[in-house]
Amino acid sequence: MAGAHTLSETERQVKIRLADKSIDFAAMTVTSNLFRAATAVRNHLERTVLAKHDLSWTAFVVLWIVWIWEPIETRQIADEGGFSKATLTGVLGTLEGRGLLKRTKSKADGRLVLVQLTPAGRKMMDILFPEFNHEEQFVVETLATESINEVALHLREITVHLEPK
Amino acid sequence: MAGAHTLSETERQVKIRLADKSIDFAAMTVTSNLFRAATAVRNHLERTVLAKHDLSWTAFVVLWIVWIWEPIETRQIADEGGFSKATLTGVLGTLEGRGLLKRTKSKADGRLVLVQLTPAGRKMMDILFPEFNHEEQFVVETLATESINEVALHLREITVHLEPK
DNA sequence: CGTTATTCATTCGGGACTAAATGATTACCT
DNA sequence: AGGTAATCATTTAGTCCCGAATGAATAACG
Repeated sequence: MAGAHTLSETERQVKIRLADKSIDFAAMTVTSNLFRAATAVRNHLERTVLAKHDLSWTAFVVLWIVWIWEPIETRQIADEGGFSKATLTGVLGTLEGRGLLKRTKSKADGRLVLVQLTPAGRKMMDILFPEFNHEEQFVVETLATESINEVALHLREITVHLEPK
Repeated sequence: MAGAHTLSETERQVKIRLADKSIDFAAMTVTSNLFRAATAVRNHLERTVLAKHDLSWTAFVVLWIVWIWEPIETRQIADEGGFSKATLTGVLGTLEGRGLLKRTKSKADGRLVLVQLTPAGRKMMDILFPEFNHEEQFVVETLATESINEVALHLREITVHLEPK
């Protein structure tokens, strides 16, 4: 997966191809490294932690959100996780079929569906999340402590800037 | 897409759920913000730039890599772009069908396929990439200049750490 | 109250992506 | 040279995900 060319090689080649145009290389480098890092981290976590529990990335995110906020409305899960409600319906079906969570109709509003973990789901997360967090630590272990918080804040700033609401 | 809860709300709730476990919140925050930012940036670029040229994200990445490095072997495109060769075969078919690039068998090694842009493909990228880079500038416009380079380097450090070739 | 508009979750159809299998070509080795 | 292993791109079968359409439930309003 690692690109065949280094950052500086790519930059040099881009400069050759774009000699007559004015390009913001810093901005370009941020976005390309953002996607490379996100892909690398996701692959790492999927392969080290999620695979042995037979969970897709989205399935894990759903479990995590429900674990933190249960009982929670389905529309909130989709919003929090950043995927569509259509996707969520399928994932919830799979996870409910595996007995990890359950759906309940809201009594206050019959259109809403509430989700909470089953005891089996909670048991799984009690084991799974510490493993997951341990790998998250591994991901950032080469960064200085203050850099870790800086990166998090800057990434959050980008997100907020693009999604004002 | 923006989560219904703020970062601090989530952190507080996680602390409640994990009171008895020791969790590295800094590492957790980096990864969650990494994915939120990557999704937000990708959505922004798809909707502002790629949609009007009727290009998927992957299709754009392929065009960009070919534009920079042409002529280039297909296996290098997949490696550079971070997706499988199977995915690439389909995308190349679509882009070749639209007349934006062309495949050629390598004369040096009959197993290899070389890819380069057509004049139409080059013309499209001459217009498309400056637009794309302009939106990349917008993405990072709220960050201080030195922060932009810092973030890029730290993200790259994470990637390199997880993919030591 | 009764009719209409809104707000839900779900279903449907399709696109994007992958791992594994396939077929073609080249490299290696004795 | 001949036979086997390695290395390609592509095909196949299947998973995951989304936008748009659908149907159910509630809210709004005269």
